[in-house]
Amino acid sequence: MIHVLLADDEALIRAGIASILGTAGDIEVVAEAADGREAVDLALRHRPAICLLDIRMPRLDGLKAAAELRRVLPEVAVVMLTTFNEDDYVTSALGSGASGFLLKSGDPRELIAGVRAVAAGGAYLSPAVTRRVITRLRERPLGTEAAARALVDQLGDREREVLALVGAAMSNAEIARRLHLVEGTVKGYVSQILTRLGLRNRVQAAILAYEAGLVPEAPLDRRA
Amino acid sequence: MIHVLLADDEALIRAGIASILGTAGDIEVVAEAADGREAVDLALRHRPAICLLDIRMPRLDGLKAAAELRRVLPEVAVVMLTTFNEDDYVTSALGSGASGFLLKSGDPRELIAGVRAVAAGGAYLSPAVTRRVITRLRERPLGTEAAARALVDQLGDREREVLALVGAAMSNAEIARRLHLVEGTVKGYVSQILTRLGLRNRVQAAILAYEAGLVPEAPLDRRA
DNA sequence: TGCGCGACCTGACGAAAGTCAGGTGAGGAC
DNA sequence: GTCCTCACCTGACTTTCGTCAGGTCGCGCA
Repeated sequence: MIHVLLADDEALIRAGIASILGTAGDIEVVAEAADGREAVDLALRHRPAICLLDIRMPRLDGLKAAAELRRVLPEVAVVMLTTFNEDDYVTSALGSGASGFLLKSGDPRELIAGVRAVAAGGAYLSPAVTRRVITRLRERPLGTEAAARALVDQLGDREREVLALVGAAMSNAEIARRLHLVEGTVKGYVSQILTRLGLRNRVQAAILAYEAGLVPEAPLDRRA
Repeated sequence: MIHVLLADDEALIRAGIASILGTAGDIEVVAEAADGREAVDLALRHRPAICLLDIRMPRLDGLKAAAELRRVLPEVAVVMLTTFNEDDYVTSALGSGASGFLLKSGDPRELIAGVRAVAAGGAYLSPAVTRRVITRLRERPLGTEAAARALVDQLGDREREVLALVGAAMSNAEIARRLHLVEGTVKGYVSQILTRLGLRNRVQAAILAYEAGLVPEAPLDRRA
């Protein structure tokens, strides 16, 4: 039996969802909460396998509640349940550690499929959400990072370190300061990186670092 | 009733999958193929709603068959069905126009959920696949592009054009040649772009262009 | 008509980046 | 030992960038 906690500020919606989940046979709603804070409290008490959280809720919204749950109960899987198919929500939700993202506009069977998939340790996105994700993946294939890493692995430790800072859009002087080197040294490394990887200038190097996931801090940060 | 075409080179696996799909009640396997070429031929004859394709098949593999199907029968949805959870396959499959990616190691109910989701016009990824996708999304959130575009929209046409080429890792001289300008002019634009967007150097500009999806050609191309 | 404004273009000059030719020291092969 | 290699570091020199101050043209508007 999959134990589920259900959080939504509207009692009617909670009832509807609970009823749908009840028809599955292997899913049981063990607690219902009307806001995020209550959801966290009840989760601590009941230890469900899955928490279904609405995003828009009073006191503590679903995203914050998800983050809190991940912190205090890492073994609980969180599934966001919302009306809106917004990019920002999807990303924030997954960033908060959610394992699923379901739309209320979806098919009831989707709800059950999602709960089961997540209970089995997987992750589930609503088809409509998945479709956007697929679009994104075509732009930036999964293999990209692996390919970039393969290139980066040809470098020595110091070179990789320099490359990461180049990717953070730092100047040679800044990199030198950070690494306690002289500017000339950094230039030498950059030059070596370029020839070793067959790149033409530091812009390519930066993009590569970026793709390899090497960049330590926000490269578009406008500060000094 | 959802009509499905099933393609796999092993008859036993086809039988197993057909049997699982049969238990759903609303799904019917209308044709079975032992290779990609046969799958395309049978799809043309039977016009199923969904084609379930194994990736490893003789004559025409699943990926190529998917691309072919998309070409000759755009209204048919393709779902890849495979043993391997490989980055390359996932990306190629989605690139070939597949609407789903299921693992044979998955739960049988997942198979049914996937077929239904795709038949409903959605897209479905196996939970294990979805999990990798989520990891990727955290690195590069869906909102990133929108934010980058918002910045880029502050620019004039010419500036945006220059920015795109900066993102392609071109030098000012190269950009000038491409745009039939003098190098000094390009420098002026770059400088203006930097101040207008509050960036510090062309590396940041390049990353921004990259994130905004502005980059017209592969920036890591090592040619001239 | 003349004025201001914005988008587009340019050149000179100082400041970075990139190249090249080294110079150290640690470790492995013989 | 000595020779070789490789990772690490450096400074002089050339090329490329980025800034700044300015020029042209077209357009709205008083």
